[in-house]
Amino acid sequence: MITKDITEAIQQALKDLGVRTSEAELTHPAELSHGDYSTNVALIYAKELKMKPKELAERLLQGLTLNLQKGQTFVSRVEIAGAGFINFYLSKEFFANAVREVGDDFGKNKIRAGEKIFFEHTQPNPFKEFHIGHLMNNIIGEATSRVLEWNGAKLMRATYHGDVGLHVAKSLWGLRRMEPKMLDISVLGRAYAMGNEAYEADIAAKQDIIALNKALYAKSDPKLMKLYEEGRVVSLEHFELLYKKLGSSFDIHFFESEAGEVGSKLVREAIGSVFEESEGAVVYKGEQDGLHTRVFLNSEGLPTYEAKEVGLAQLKRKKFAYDRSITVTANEQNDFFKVVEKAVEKLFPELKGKLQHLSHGVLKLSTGKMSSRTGTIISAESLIEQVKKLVKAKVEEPASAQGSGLARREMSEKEKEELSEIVAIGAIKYSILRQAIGGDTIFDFEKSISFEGDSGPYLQYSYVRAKSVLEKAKEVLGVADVVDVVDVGNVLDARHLTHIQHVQPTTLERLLCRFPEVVERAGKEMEPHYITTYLTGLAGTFNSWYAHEKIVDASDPTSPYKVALTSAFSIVMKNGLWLLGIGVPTRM
RNA sequence: GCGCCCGUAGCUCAAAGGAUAGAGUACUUGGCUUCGAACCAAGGGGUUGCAGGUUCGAGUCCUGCCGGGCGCACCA
Repeated sequence: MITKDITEAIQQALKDLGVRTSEAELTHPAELSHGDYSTNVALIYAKELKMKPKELAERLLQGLTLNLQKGQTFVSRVEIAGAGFINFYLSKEFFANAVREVGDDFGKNKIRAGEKIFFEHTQPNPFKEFHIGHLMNNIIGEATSRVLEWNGAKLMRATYHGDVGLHVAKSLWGLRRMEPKMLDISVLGRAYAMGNEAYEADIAAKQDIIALNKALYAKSDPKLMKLYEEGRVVSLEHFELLYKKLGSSFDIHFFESEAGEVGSKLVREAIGSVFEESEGAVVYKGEQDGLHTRVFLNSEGLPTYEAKEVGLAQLKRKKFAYDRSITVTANEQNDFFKVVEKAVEKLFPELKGKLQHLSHGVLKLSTGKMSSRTGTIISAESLIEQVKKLVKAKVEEPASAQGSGLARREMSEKEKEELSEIVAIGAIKYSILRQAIGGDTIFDFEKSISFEGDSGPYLQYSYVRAKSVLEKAKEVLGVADVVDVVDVGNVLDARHLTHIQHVQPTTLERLLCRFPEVVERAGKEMEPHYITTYLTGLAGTFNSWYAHEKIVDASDPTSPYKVALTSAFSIVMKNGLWLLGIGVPTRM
């Protein structure tokens, strides 16, 4: 490992100068012109050795150069810069070897090998709309879980559906009023809106709905249960279609109905130990942990979301002996989860330290907060459709309006349709995954969905372009399979060594090598946006390089190497986009 | 009121205590007879909310203030 070699060389050099604790930090400088690796040890240890940082750096440099030569590493140059940083530049040979390593599994690591994770995300409620908040959760959840898997973890993916509760009673109340001939997702949405409105405005209706809710939990009314089952199935089928469209799948589906039953029992049994009765309800006093009190069973004796979460914890631990259980939700539930996790840990002490709440920001419209009350709620499906329409218009632009209409003009209507969906979903996913998950995403229909620059389509386009170049290379260079035949090492061996020495490694190679580290960091911090940021920088580098280099050229002896670089780029881009859950088109 | 989170370019966001705080967008220009122009190149744009402190070094850590978001008993 190159980092190990360099770090050890630094540590040895420090030791030789009499430094006792030789911790050596080796990082990539933010600025690529400052080299491939950098260490700040001269700044850190200057005080201890009573030297100026630059003076220490000079002394270290001498030792370092010797140590590195001994180890036959691929460092071409070591320099002192700035306040006393020591910068390392890797050689052409190093990159040539590294690029050869790029394959389908490039980016995977074993940091979390053996770790079993229960990973829950996407908690939509049957009878209600799958709105853009659920969409955001699903996109973040899917990307994060893929990243964790590439870090070696074994995952059990779960979704959790709120199939009982007041919201369902509201919908059923609405359905009884509407008496629709046929149930579909839009009817359910309207029924909920009707019930919700009545609940707020009409006291008699409110009481009806509360009674319905109770009957629902008790399963006491066969006719009601029939309507309920029908609506539940319609909702769940709709969710499945969306999951398929979004490319996310689950190993297990949990339901609040089952979690509620299990949770009620557990909470009731623990009254007096973990929970206590208060004002007719059963609560957990969070004040003992510096938190606040929450209701687990309401005064009707029904389980609240809290008790359901207790039941869910039980269902999960029975299902899978996990090392860690991660639940992804929006950050408005942060304090809720703090209290519930404490209560769950008291009930099941062996879960202590294993429960983790991963929270993200909310999806906001530029016009204001999404709200079902003001009617500004937007379903995931309608958002996808709206963006898809914009993409389709772009796809159907006449060739003359664009520099490259040819590939797309030849597309059938079906291909255009499929392409529009891949690009639209990619654009939406990108706009959410481009930033740290904790922050809110501002969604502006007019501006936010841009297909240029910092966007999903930019990455997809770069990939398609690279693939197109590779196709050309097959024809012109007479290569059957570019990836197999173009052997970077052989190409380099065939050239004069003096020539190699004059060729500087390009930014493209330097960035390509960093992909595995990026995946590792994204996994450690559970932040997929590191991958997004990296891919965007990489695509920019590739596009710029592309604009300045003729890649496929039979008369150019370095052409195969450039083709190999292009191939490596396309693989990294494909792998990175897969981790984000963004599809790659073949043409666009 | 209490708790948690957040204030970075006009806008949307990056930045592992490090070097000249970076991208995209918008604006102004230039570039398709060429491997795909959903692209590339160039330019201006900043007291990182304010005030102290810690550190060789602070957008990042600590304290106080200002501004915003979320949560705080029978919704999920």
